[in-house]
Amino acid sequence: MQIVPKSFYQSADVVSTAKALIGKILQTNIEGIITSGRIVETEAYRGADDKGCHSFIHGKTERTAVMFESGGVSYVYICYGIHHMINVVTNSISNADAILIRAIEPIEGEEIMLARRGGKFKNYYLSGGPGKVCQCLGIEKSGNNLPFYDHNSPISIYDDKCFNETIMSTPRVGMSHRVAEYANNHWRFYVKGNPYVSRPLLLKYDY
DNA sequence: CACGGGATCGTCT
DNA sequence: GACGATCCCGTGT
Repeated sequence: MQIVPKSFYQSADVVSTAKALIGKILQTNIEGIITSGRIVETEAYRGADDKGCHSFIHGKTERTAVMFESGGVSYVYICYGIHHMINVVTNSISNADAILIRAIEPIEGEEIMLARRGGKFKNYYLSGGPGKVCQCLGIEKSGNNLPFYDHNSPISIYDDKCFNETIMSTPRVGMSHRVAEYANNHWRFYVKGNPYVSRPLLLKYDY
């Protein structure tokens, strides 16, 4: 498997990159424990003008600073005080775009994922949802600001040239109550019919 | 399956 | 001091 090069993350079109990220393989090496999964759901967040994007809402703060870095590194933050969320930072330096990884389909170490999740979950109950993804892969706050394009990084992304499935798009999750003209944009992507895709909104569109 | 509430705390105003 | 780019469990149909 080939690692995805840094150049992939430099695109100025975060929406296209979010779609292109579908089907790639996210792997973590947490103190020697390897787990991986196919990325089956993503969401694009655009720093320039997107009222749902942290870097647009808050500007450059201690937390969001990593979003302003050159594309190809991770942005991990905590939501609701409990859940970790991992994003792929894209675009060139100071253009603060990011892609939220919302669901993976386990490839390596499913037993480890089950143990980390603390239950016998199947399908999207195991890894469909951004908090679940981080739990499965053992990603915590220390996973912030790490490169995806380096074999030796604890978090890396690989290409799978055999991947060839239908990609669907919908509005993003958790935006509806926000005052945002971008709330209705189809900036969420997922693999059609994949059982690991998170449940919200899916049934409305995937038929 | 739909809906609602509670958990829980880092981050920003 | 308020609020989440969530998850899980309980209740009702």
